[in-house]
Amino acid sequence: MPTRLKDLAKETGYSISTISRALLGYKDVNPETRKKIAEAAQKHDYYPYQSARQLRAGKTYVIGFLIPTYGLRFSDPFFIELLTGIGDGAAAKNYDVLVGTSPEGDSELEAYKRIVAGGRVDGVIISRTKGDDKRVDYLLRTHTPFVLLGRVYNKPNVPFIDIDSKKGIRLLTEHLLKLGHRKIGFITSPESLVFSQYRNQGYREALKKYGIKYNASLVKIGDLTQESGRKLGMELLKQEDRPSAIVCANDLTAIGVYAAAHQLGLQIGSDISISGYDGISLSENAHPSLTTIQVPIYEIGVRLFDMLYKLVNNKPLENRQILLPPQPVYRESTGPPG
Amino acid sequence: MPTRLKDLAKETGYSISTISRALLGYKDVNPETRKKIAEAAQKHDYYPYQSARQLRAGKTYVIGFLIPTYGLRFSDPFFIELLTGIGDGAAAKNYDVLVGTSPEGDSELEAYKRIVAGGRVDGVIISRTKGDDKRVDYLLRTHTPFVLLGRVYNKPNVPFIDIDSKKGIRLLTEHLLKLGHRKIGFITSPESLVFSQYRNQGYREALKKYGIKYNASLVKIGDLTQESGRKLGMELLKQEDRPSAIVCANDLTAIGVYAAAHQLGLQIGSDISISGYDGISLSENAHPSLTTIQVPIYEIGVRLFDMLYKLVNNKPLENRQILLPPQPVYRESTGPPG
DNA sequence: TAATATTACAAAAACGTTTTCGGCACTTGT
DNA sequence: ACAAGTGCCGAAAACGTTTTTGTAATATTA
Repeated sequence: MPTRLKDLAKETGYSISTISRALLGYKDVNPETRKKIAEAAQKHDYYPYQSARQLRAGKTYVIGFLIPTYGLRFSDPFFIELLTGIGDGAAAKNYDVLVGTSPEGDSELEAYKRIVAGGRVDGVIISRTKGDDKRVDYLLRTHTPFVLLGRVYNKPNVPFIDIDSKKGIRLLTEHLLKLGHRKIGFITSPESLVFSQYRNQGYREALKKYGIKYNASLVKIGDLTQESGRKLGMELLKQEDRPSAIVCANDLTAIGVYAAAHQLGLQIGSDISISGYDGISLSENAHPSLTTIQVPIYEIGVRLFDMLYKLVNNKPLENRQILLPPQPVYRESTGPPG
Repeated sequence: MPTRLKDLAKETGYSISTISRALLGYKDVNPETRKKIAEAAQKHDYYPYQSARQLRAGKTYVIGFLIPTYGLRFSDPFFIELLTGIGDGAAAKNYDVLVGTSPEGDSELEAYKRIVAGGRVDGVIISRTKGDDKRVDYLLRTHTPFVLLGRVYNKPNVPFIDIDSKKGIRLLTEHLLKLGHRKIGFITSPESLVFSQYRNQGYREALKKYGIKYNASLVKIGDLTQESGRKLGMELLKQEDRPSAIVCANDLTAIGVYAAAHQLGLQIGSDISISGYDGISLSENAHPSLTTIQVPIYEIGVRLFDMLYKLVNNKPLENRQILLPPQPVYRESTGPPG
């Protein structure tokens, strides 16, 4: 039903190849002819049929992005902001974004295989990187272009964007220490994630700097969801001799801890100080507003696509590895111990 | 580099067509042959090349979903939950989801045209429907399968899922009226959106039932973002003789009003009652927890895909139009006027 | 004027898959 | 023993685009 080159050929009297070359801007076509063809294409709302274009070119003009999900009610706004950035970057270059959702685990690699080996995408963007990430191994092995949001171990040359989250968590923890906190809880993320390692280090470094011994009972491993923040926050706050501050691995976890604090009747910012990480727009409008690391999520999305675009099209990529400095934002959720 | 039928043919000694038919389960292939071929395919990690498959079949096995965005910091968790549902539904049927982001406006239709006329997708899911939605006109005209989240006017037969939001807002407003509120503000959404009309009606009906005159100065039109909720909430609450309750068009707006209330030192649930709409997970963990309409977003996403799947594959669709009853959840953010 | 260059178009091949068709080699039935 | 049927496989066409190559007709040059 939609217009194809064949139809335009019939309409204008030119051959299919001339139509195609006219529309693609080849030089050896009469300006008048080009004009007529352009008008016909306009009139009939012609858009090239992608499957054919892809088959011929060996390219899809599509990039893949798999959102890691935890359970059904998954809804980290982080990924919508990121996706918006990626999508806008892609749209500017006439690329599309194929989005998959996959629970982290064994099936995750399978999802990548399906879209990569099936030739559905020209490259992929990977987030929530693991230390020895199977996905990265696979993509390297199959020579598939990719960029990471986050780093991996022992792969010195892979392109990535990351925030220096060791420093980020260190700054937040030091901020709390400076305020006078000495018992600081930490709700971190699964050890398999690379950024967990960095964030854990940041936490330890800050404590060490202030001569405070690491206390395992103050550290909980969550899964970055609000629910996990609430649950683990509750565990920390119910301990006798509870911490006066809690550092969280992301904003969503922090909001979960808010709920726990409220439930226990604790005043956030005085009875209990809480910090997040990511700077989703929620952090700004939460009450009290959340101290966090402001990550330029949308911009990172745009830049991730731009890097991938260059890789896919063999353009030179000046900065293969980008480590952004953390931008702490100190707000109402952190204050001196009450 | 990836394995193709040609490679398997070379490896096994069979022809390309036999390989293909063996893998697709055609009956006229020797069981032993089939086994050998299956093993070779397994061994080489064969996945059919989509572009070729699509070209031959005239189908893409991809559906499109365009996320409407407002500005850069767009991050309504609603759409991630919805997308997760759609994505999981699609994955179960081996479909992929092409996601675009588009600011609402003229370019929005263009984005749809590009993916539809370009044959990038077999069908699309549309949200944030407008009364006379240009996108719907276009899809009808081009005979493209689609399903709506929301309704449109004067198109009696289009498939949709919607919540009865007239009733939803009416229930919430009546709840507030029953609690004793008489001055109830309303932050609604742009008039062009169909659900705005229904929600406005629900608000008016409830007032009428209680004999209260509609007061235009209590009604503001927002854009469903947190920021807009904060700004308009502030306007409403700064009026002399301010409302004692505010009904919001969605949860995000309500959270924005939270921020305004806090800024003015008002106690939510007593000084000012606030209700939302959608039931994103945030509403549960907000403090105080938010009275809202619990929309089963994830499940709706799954069902939307299932409907579209049937349309795309010409399977019978028993329920073309699904209007779900609203599920109010009364929580701490609403209480008697203080 | 004849040889050569330029312009403007068409023909055809290719991408990898699916599916229809035809046919060979057997087996079965009379 | 011959016709008809069955099992198994390969050949070939088709999907719509892009791109290389070919080739007339015209323009330019010696």
